[in-house]
Amino acid sequence: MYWSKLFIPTLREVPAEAEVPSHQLLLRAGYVRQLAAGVYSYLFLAQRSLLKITRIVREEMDAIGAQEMLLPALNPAELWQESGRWDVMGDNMFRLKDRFQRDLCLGMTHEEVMTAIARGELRSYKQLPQIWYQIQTKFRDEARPKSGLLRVRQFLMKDSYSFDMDQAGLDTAYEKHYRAYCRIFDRCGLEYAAVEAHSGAMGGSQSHEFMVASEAGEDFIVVCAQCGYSANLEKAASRPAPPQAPDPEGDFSPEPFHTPGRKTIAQVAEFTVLPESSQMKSLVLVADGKPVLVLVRGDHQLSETKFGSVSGDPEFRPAHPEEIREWFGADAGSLGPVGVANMPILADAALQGRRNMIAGANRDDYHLRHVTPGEDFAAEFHDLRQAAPGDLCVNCGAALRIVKTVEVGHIFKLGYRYSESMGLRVLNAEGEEVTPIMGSYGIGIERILSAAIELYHDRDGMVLPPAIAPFNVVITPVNFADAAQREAAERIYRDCLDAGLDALLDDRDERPGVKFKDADLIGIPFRVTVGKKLAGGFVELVVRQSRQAADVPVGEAARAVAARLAEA
RNA sequence: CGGGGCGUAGCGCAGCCUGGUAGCGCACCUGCCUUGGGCGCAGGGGGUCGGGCGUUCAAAUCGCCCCGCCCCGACCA
Repeated sequence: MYWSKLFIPTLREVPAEAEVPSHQLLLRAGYVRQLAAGVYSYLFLAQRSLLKITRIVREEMDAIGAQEMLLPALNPAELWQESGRWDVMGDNMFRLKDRFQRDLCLGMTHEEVMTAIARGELRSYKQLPQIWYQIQTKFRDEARPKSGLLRVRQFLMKDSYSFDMDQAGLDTAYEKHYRAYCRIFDRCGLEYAAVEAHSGAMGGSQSHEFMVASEAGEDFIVVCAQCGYSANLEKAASRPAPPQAPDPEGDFSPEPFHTPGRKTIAQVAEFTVLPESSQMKSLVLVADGKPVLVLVRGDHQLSETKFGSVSGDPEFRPAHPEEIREWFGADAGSLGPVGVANMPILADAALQGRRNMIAGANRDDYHLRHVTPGEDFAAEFHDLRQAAPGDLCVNCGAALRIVKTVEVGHIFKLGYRYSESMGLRVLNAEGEEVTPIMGSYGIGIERILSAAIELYHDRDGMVLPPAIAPFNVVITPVNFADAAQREAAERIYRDCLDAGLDALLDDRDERPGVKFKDADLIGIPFRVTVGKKLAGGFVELVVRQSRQAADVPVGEAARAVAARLAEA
């Protein structure tokens, strides 16, 4: 295509509203324009890139036998009421009424619609397994859209759903998706980590998230460089650093001491001249309507996800100050486990075996020293703490890293959540009605593009992986008015097309600097510069990523690009 | 939803405090010039100053209300 005919509105300056690199570059390079908070128009370049991404996704989904469909974005309320999610989704769901005042919503995901299709049509075990997918616009009324295309209210998602007769079948479908996702993200040129994830309130036994490292991300993952262990921070297991000071030896009894005005762990640590790790942190939570006292080491953080799983109520809440006063007779700054009989005590595993620690006395402005778990109070021990920098891998003992990431894909085993509630049944070989088991698998299409930009950019612009760049190569005649340059450029352009390359010819009547800057900005992996070396029969092949340039004969240019592309 | 910030030409901003002809840079159009990294010269077009109400002889500027966008937090199958 000829650049002069295209709409590629590049910006010299960064629009004020853009903060993260991918957002700035998508705007500056003329890929997208914002229409409303979290709603973007995808212009020519973005659309080309997204089409390349969806093509890769389709090929890999088709390769595991998945069948593409296209389901409605507009859904009737009844469907979501059946699964119970009409209420669960709350304000995150876009809702509307039709002219007859019927309730409708815009789909956030398509478990309901897929299950409705399945229950209407699937009758026999002979029809299973099935994997159905679609690439469809999803709508979520995010409380706070942000970071360009990373958190938006309308976006493209590839979502697939598997239906199997039994757990083994689901395991197979899950495994297929896992491998397909790896191929998809590999082909898109992303560096990513597949991490164990929390399967969420929607049930399900196993879940992996596919995460790309980025400062613009919102999720933290824990990775072990040595053995490859990786998990979402909220569920990651780890070995904490040992306490900063050894526990006092000896068989002491708890002993109160006055701590006027010392309410926080840090204040008590300063007051006692003992490290925070010598204290027990007491948290009062209400799960399933009942109070629980939770203990973690003073310098540790509770993992809300882990507590949610252990307590069986992911919707738990912190106790109100009045409740704490009623139950403990003291305020939050002076709580501890000794003498607590009116609620269960859950303690983090890091407290197991500790002796003679500091804890609140359940009396305002008093703490206890010499508190020993198991002797001075009874507690149930669980892994409740959130992994932290400095922790060691539970598998191999190497140091763990915590990395900020963007989630680009998520697979999980749904179980019977939807097939059960929505009445999907088929007959098995024995003629009995059974409920198929389901899996659900998503990929954020725009997030692949955004994550790639976050990962690969420099001061001058995007450096897109060739597979998802809107063009493979841009041909830049330094002076298009020069007949020799024009002819050579057009010849190379045609050679590229003949070689099956997506080529862009910058035929604009612009200064060379402008053309170079724009080519760098929009991130095309290769550039062929037609300029002064043409007199000797040469043009320059420049690699966007490395900026390395090589002189090639005019007649070889297209082939050279194709060869480099094949290596990439 | 809580806290903060911002809305003036397509983009980046000044002007507002202290009311009095709406400005600058880039971009855009015309001509000349130039052609290996956002070139130069000359001329030109483009504005409901986010919206409404009010105060005033007079409002981009002061007051009240509303809307939009961004950032932090809460939230996030």
